[in-house]
Amino acid sequence: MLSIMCENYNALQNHLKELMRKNSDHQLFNSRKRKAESEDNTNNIHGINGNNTESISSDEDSSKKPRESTKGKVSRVVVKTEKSDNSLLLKDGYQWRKYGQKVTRDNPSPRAYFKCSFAPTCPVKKKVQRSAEDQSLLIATYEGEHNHQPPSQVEVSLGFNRAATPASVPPSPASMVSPRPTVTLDLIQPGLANNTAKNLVHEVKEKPGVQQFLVEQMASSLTRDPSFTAALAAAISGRILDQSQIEKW
DNA sequence: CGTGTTTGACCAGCGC
DNA sequence: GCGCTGGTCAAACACG
Repeated sequence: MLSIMCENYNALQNHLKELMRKNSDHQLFNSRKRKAESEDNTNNIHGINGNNTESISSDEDSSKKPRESTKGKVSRVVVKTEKSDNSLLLKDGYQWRKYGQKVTRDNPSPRAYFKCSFAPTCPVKKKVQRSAEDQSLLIATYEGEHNHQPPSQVEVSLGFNRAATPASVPPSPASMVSPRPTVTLDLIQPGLANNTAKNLVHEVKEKPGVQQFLVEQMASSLTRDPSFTAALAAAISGRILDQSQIEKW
């Protein structure tokens, strides 16, 4: 799994570099702030390969915008869906209540507004809109952080842990056929160079001790990321419903 | 009847 | 000040 993750990381980083280079010229024409914001959305869409994948990215630009910095952490999740699926519903492990829908200027697809309804005091909101470039891509923007456990984690803590931990389950051919989305991780992080990832792959293959250490390090860093835990919750909630696959595991 | 969704109206921020 | 735009509200509606 680590090897696959590192390979995917390399591919995504190269793709992102290429697209960022292309978009840097295009963004010179976007003088208006809202226009630039929409471009941020399209930038995050890129770098998605394969079917039924999600990409999670933390919105670092939000720290530069005073209005958004007061709202807390902002993150985006891109989900590839079936083209026949026209709904804006996104299963991410949390319970959402839709409170509005709007057609925005730069995208003919409507944008849906959701509030977290699992906890009455939870301030988290999310916006879901289809990509203007690829209608099969759903872009979810999360604002704020949950002040409660994800529903799926609550279920686990209550003893609903019959299924194995998704992170320890290798992708099976059956999961490729399943309509449930397969979650992949966008591991683009500053400071992690391209060749560093390659070295990691080599060391992991050669040294079991390094493998154990690396697994612990990655698990530690990933579980500290709320975006990752949200995606993991979505993966769990999606997989545990498919009892037939659980039996196969 | 309770809960969630839809959708037109309203409000605030921003650029000109 | 005006118009445009995104975000939110709330009444009407649908559904189990």
